[in-house]
Amino acid sequence: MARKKQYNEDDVVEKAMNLFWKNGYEATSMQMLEKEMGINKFSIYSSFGNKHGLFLESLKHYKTKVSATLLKFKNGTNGVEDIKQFFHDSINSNFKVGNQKGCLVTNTYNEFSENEDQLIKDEMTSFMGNLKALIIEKLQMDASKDEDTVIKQANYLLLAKHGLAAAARVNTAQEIEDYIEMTFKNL
Amino acid sequence: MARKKQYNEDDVVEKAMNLFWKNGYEATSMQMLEKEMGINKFSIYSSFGNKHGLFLESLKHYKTKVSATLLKFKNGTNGVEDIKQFFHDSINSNFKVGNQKGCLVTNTYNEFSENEDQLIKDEMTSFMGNLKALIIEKLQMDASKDEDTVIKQANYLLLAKHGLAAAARVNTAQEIEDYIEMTFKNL
DNA sequence: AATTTATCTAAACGTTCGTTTAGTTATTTG
DNA sequence: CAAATAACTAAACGAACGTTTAGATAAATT
Repeated sequence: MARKKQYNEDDVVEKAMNLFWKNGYEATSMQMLEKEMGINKFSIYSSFGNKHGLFLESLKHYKTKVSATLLKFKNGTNGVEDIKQFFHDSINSNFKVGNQKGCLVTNTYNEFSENEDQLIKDEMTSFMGNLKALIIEKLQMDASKDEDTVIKQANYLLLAKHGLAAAARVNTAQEIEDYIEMTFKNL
Repeated sequence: MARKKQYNEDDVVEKAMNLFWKNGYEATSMQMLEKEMGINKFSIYSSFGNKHGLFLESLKHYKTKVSATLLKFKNGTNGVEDIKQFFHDSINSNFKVGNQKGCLVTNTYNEFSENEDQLIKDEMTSFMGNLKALIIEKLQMDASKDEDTVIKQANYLLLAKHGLAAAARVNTAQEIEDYIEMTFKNL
């Protein structure tokens, strides 16, 4: 046969993901990706088809990366406290990664909200929908909450997570902690 | 002499502003601006220098557009209620404009946060700083709040406004109203 | 060791971007 | 009415984008 790939696809996807995460889709050029991933354009195209394909693969990689946090959230039995903990975990895991900014899914959701790329929008909507369902599930653990309150609080928390993601791009860790604390004060 | 301009600069800046508002800076091309403003590229460049200059003029135009709302907020004497009202006013004036999305300043702040364009970043930071100062001023009207609480609540509200701006891009008016209501519940 | 073939490098592709320039049109002034 | 000149149209600019292709390289098989 012939020579083998000199790179591991999972490794270079991780690097691509970090770059997309930091800059967004449009602002990340193939040239930047080449440099960050440490492989040639040809290799990128032969492995992932095109820039769009690489981005989808990066999103998939991101989801497996946050799956542990999501699973912990799913398995929680403490209602609102689980949601709050989930917010903390999301922020912490993002800060741990390095210089990343906010939540890749939320960032992508914002960047593509005016875009005609239905494939990506659908994936983001589905991700957000799952999150909302989980939040509702946790809120419903408090039997004293009527259905209307649950829905309103779920929307509130989803939007708060939006704010949180935006905040993670410019605010300090302490400000973000304070923000989460305030957000859950009245639930 | 010679012929006069067949367009009013303020009129075309307003149209440019709306397009920037809807799509952001990068995603708005000169070709789109030509079409939306109804004048030729040459005219745009002779009036505003370049795309960057046109954007700065659009931001200036936006600020005069929201100055009434801001002044009303500034002159309020009802503390937290003024802030809440300001949030409502901001959203309503944005919805009134048409298909615009969120707050142009916040959108710009987000789009340029990773950018090296210090001029625009400084202008956004200054705008945000003024807003924060006003919020602090209103919060301090409640004498029972200590300094630490005021700062924390101000940060919380600024981030909430971030979330609000992001929300305005994808949520319904009712959801946004509910979000504001929830946001102020615990202040 | 020779042959095969997938992976590599690097240059070029067509498009679109923001910007500029040459040439035409129209209005104001003498 | 004619000359002057600013505003117009439209074409072209170089640079950067995502993508493709041609040719060199190197490892696995015979």
